[in-house]
Amino acid sequence: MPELPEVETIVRNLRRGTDGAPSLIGQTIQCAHLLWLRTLAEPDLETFQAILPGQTIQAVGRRAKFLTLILSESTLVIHLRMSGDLKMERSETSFAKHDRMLLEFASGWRLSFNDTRKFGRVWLVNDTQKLFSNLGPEPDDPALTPARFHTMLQARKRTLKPLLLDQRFLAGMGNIYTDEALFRARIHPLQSSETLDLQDATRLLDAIKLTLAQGIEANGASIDWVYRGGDFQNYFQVYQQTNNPCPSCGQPISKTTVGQRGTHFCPHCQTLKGA
DNA sequence: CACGAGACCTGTTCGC
DNA sequence: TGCGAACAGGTCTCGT
Repeated sequence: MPELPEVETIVRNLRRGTDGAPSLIGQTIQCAHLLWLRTLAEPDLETFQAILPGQTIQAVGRRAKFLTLILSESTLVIHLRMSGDLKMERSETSFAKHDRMLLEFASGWRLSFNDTRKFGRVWLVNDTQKLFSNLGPEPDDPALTPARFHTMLQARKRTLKPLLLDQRFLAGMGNIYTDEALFRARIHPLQSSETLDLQDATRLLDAIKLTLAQGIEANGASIDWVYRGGDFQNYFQVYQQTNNPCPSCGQPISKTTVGQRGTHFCPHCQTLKGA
């Protein structure tokens, strides 16, 4: 569920500490619990539980939708996938229904990884290189200029929406922010990537950056029964707005399936170019 | 290489 | 009311 802005929000909250909870940084791990085996991708459970105790969290970061906890001697990488969430709680709190992995700290606090759908994964590695080697650029990478983005789009001949969701092409976009960014750029989700000219590519890159920045500013989106405190859902222009009037032209928003993902767009404002 | 289908999971909402 | 189907913010793997 979480996309770049939601992950970034979680990272910032863990770094800063929130309503009574201390920062994750500086916490020393006493032990780790694993309640669902498959949540741990690497290494095996015994190694995982043997290596963690005594290590201190030095930094909390993000790459694409991965969270990174830099420890004294290794790095703990977490991907929340569709339903994962991370929070600090007191150690005496009982485990919650969908807790999958927990780190107990010497301070009397604990980090819980709760993940209803069990898609989330955790890796404990010495080097994140391998894990991150196939990721595309961060949307706010200064090296990602409009010209460079245009070249990347030209180099593929792929339907735009699935391409933007492909983390090897661009890191961090998910279903919500892709629909919102395509609408903002007035580009049809089925448009083929190589048909975009430099002007289209520039508009799209701007739209992506703006949409993500707005998402972060709003602390992410909270929808369905998964609430994370953000309110970007109040700013959706097309996502989950099926049949509602387009904020720009008033025509009803359409919903279709593209690349097996629900896709929202305005058929009047986002026309298929050259078709 | 591009694309679609199927897996992995649980919970909620929709349609009859 | 009840029950199955469809769907949900992600990604991987396989087959064409």
